[in-house]
Amino acid sequence: MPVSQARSRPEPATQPPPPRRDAARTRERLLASGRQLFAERGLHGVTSHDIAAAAGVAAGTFYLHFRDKAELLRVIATQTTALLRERLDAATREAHGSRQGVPSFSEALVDFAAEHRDLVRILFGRDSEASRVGAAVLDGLATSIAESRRARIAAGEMPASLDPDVLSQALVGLLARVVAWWVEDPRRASREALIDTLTRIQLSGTHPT
Amino acid sequence: MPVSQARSRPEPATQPPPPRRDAARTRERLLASGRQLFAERGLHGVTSHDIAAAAGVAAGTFYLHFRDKAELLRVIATQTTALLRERLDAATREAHGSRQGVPSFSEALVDFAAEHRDLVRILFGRDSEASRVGAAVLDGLATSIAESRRARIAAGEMPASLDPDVLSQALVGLLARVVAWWVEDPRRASREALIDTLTRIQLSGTHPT
Amino acid sequence: MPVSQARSRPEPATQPPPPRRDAARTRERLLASGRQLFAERGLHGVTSHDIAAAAGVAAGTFYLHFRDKAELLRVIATQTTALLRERLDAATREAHGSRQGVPSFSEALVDFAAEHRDLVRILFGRDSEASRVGAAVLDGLATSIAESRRARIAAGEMPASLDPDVLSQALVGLLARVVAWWVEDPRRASREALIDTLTRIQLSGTHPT
Amino acid sequence: MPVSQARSRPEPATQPPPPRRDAARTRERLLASGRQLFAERGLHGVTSHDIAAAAGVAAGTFYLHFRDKAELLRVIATQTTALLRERLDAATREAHGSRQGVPSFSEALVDFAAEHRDLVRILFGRDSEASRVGAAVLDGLATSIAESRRARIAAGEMPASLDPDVLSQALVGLLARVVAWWVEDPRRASREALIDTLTRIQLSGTHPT
DNA sequence: GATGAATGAGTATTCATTCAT
DNA sequence: AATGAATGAATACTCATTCAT
Repeated sequence: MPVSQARSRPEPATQPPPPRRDAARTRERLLASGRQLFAERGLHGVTSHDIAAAAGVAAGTFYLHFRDKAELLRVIATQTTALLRERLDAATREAHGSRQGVPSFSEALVDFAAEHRDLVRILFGRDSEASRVGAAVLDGLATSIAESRRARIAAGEMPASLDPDVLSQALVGLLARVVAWWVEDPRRASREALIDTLTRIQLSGTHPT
Repeated sequence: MPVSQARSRPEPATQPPPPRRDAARTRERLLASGRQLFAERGLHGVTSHDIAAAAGVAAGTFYLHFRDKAELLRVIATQTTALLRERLDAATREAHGSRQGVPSFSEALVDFAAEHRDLVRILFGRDSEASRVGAAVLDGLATSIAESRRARIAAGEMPASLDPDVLSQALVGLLARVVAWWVEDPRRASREALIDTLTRIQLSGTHPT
Repeated sequence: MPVSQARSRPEPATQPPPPRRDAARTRERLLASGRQLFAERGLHGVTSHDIAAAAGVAAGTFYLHFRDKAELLRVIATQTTALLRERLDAATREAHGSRQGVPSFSEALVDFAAEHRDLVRILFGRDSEASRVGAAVLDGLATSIAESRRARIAAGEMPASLDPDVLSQALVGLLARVVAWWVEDPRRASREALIDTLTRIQLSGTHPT
Repeated sequence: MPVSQARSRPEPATQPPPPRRDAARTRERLLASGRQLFAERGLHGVTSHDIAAAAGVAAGTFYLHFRDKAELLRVIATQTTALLRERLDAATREAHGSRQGVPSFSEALVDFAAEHRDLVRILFGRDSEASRVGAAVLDGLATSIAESRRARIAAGEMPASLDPDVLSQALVGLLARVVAWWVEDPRRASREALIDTLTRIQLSGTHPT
């Protein structure tokens, strides 16, 4: 009993003809295609036509949803950034300052990376334009690390032997690199080894012995 | 477009065709212009005409010395890489395995960065194409760090608590980031603070407490 | 109760297909937007989207009322042309051939310009496509001027010293230019000076001394 | 006895291979193609590819010689303008203020139009972009006419009955229109009739009876 | 070796127009 | 009638690379 058919009138309960004209859905498809292609080939390795084609729409449609290629990247990066910060903040908040903060942070970071490989490659990968935004995340992270460290030094909780700025850059570089390295091939290390190692390094670098 | 080069042709005993002083100088000027422009604007921000113009030669001359833009970058990166490895190896060798190795290494790295800011920006900066080569340096570095660490663990000189691969990536990311951050504006930290901090972090991360 | 403007055709009791108040209003809004935007930016400086947006309707609605952008222009130009001719004819008719014809004509022209600056800019301004229509008005004007002059020459009322075709083009060029120049900034000359000067020039050029 | 001679290779006395790589010649060909195509179809009716093709060069070559399409037009217009002014100035100068000035001026204008039909169509034709430059010529002309008239009125040589600004616009509009009309088809009037009519109109409009 | 004019494929972007809803 | 998302042809402009001189 063929169910097909249906033109002008009686629609089955299920909407079989996926509404082709759904702006939000199209935009989402473009974002998805952008995430994937940017992760694979970088901003310059991808044309707006590529993205449109991957999303299954015509070339012009791209510009109905984004001013230009850079804007698509900006949106992706901004969304990604927000998502990541949210995760990290939540992890840190839960541990509210206890020593548990570091393992939670590591765990949140690694889990984010595992779930959003493409986003990590875009953000922390090596594409100038893209990582200009990634850089902002890292800079933000570095700044907050540096500030918290300065506060602790002032409070006498920590020796002043390490320059807070240098240290924070170091941590941030370390995290980004490890995570970017890992997402290229998650078999390179187990989730646990990764979390454990990141945690130990941070503790050894940032806490007084 | 013939890509092949002389293949089975017997090469004369005499080494490469005696490079005209002029030709060598032109090539050198192109390399210098490339170093500067790539550092400033990245591979995609620079045209072959730009480089030729900066070197004071005609557009076509560029292709007399380099197959294409990518080759110029490759040559620059290779030279840079060799230079950096040489410095680092020398520093490590001098300290031959003593605990002095780490400070020497840090010092060599920082001094290299101070002398070759453009090269560091090209190698460790965030330009996809360019740092594909920079990545190779870092990968090489990471590999040798990982190997040496594995050897020490095997020899019982070090606990197996940290995954050698993760750790080596971490170190390499940390060094690259700190150095790249610093060359953007060397007033961000004094040479000494930089060396000291890098040294301490590496020691804390890599040595048993 | 519409006071339809009778022509010669007997209209059925029921007016044209009862134009929905809405449709007619939409069309009118599009015409108004078109007049304004074409006057400001020329045919090429305006998109069909611009016009629709200015009229407060969706892009597709434009094509419900006009076959394409050119048609909108054509309609505007035609209406404008008809309006202008009507005014000029009326002025000339009232003076029925008396010497008063010229001042009346000038006055009618200047007053039309004052009331319909946008239309004058579209018609006599310098936009290729648009003024192809304006050109038609002027050509028509020139033709009738040339004809009337030829008649007078034949009737011996005027010397044959001036080529009627050249003269009519001259008059038409003169009028269009002066009017277009004036509407750009009506403070450039008072209405009276304008009318007076135009009148004198026409008289001196077209009447025997 | 050919003196030529030359490089390493014996060149025939005549240079048969017309040097294909002559920048000046290419630029000239592009200008010529531009003049013709702009005159025929206006700025918007012509693509840079069209012009390049008409000049017998590749699309990219266009941009080797002109920044963009608008620049080509600007150059053409500027050259044309200069040429026209030169002719008109010369004609006026020769007659140095005598009543002969007007006929000389008319003659120069008509002869210029006869020789450079394309240029006249570009300058005085109805293409917005193009005639923005043409407009400048006319404005300049109008200004100088207005000034000279004002001087004469001040000197009591002429009645103040006609507004100098309106009058100058009128003259300029008249001349441009007549000339543009004529070049479309020079059979519309003989050179002499044209000159004669233009002269008489100007005299009647600008001189006291 | 060097020159620099020429090439032409590549790409981003616009916009008139259509059509399913 | 109206909507507005989608289309895709059109086009300006760039730039790596070639090659005759």
